[in-house]
Amino acid sequence: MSWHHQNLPDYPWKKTNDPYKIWLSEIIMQQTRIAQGTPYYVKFVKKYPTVCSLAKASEDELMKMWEGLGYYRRAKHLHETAKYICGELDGSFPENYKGLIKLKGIGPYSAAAIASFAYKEVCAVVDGNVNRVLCRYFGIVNAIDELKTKKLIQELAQKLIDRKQPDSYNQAIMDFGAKQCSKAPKCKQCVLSGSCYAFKEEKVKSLPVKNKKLKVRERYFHYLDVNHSGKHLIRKRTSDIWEGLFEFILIEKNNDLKLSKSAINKALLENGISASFKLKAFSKTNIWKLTHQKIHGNFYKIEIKEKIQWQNKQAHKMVSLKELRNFAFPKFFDEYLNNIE
DNA sequence: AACTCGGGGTC
DNA sequence: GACCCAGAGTT
Repeated sequence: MSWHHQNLPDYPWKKTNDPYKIWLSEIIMQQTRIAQGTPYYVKFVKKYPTVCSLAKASEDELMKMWEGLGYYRRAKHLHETAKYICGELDGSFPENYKGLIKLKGIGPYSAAAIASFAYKEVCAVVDGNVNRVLCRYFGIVNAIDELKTKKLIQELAQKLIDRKQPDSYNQAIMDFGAKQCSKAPKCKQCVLSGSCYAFKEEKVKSLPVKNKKLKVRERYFHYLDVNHSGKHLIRKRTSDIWEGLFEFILIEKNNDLKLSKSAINKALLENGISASFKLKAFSKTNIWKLTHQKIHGNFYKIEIKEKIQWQNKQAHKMVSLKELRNFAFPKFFDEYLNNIE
């Protein structure tokens, strides 16, 4: 904490005791670097200064605000919780860990963070930073993604927390992990190196330990950019990755082979469109990498001249190029959308 | 316990 | 390319 006192960060959400803003910042920052999330926090607080203003936002508007930040389910849960707090709790957040953790999108870390920062409850946070610091300093060599180890670390953190200043302690250890005991730690100038297990045993680089290695799924997306009288056909994703975002008609296959005319026709029919079309352009495959998936993207520009006979239009919208950017799209679409003529 | 959910920075 | 980031929900 004395180290921290000399290295005080200047995050915008530290200037408030408003549980709403603290909550908002914690959700935005989950699995997100401070530098990436901060502009979103600033934007959100400005647009939605209270939990009820957030609750009243439309889902599409909220997703547009969240666009590009990733893990879009966070936005969905954020909205659900805002509506619950505004509608059922009269706009007030639960004032302790037990109450907070029951809310959608708030897990052990976020509940401890909000409880300590907003209400000074003695709840130790354990995030990626804390894991790193404690595993190195105390020589925890067990894998941190195992339940047993998680419990051990949580209990250890709870023993270490300063009971009079839980908020300052939590902030200090996270910032210590981020700036001092980082992936490339600055052990030569560290106030704790004298008693640090990893430093003494030269295991700084190998701690903490993780078991799981994720496998990357390869997927092949074929998108139909259907044009009719200057408008583009879009629809909202309702499951899978990018849930809640918009896209074109999607045909997923197990290869990059160009779709046949009959395959395109079939896809149009499945989307409720009965009309003749022309394939105006076809883009070469581009790759988009997610943590757990590798997306091969193919775009087909489809021109329909005649009036579209809709069998079923409930999920689809026809929007002009200018309107297109009012909807939230996966980052993956940026290159294509920016190059539409 | 295993799996799923993004986008981007760092090494 | 591998790993990780102010993790959480679902199966």
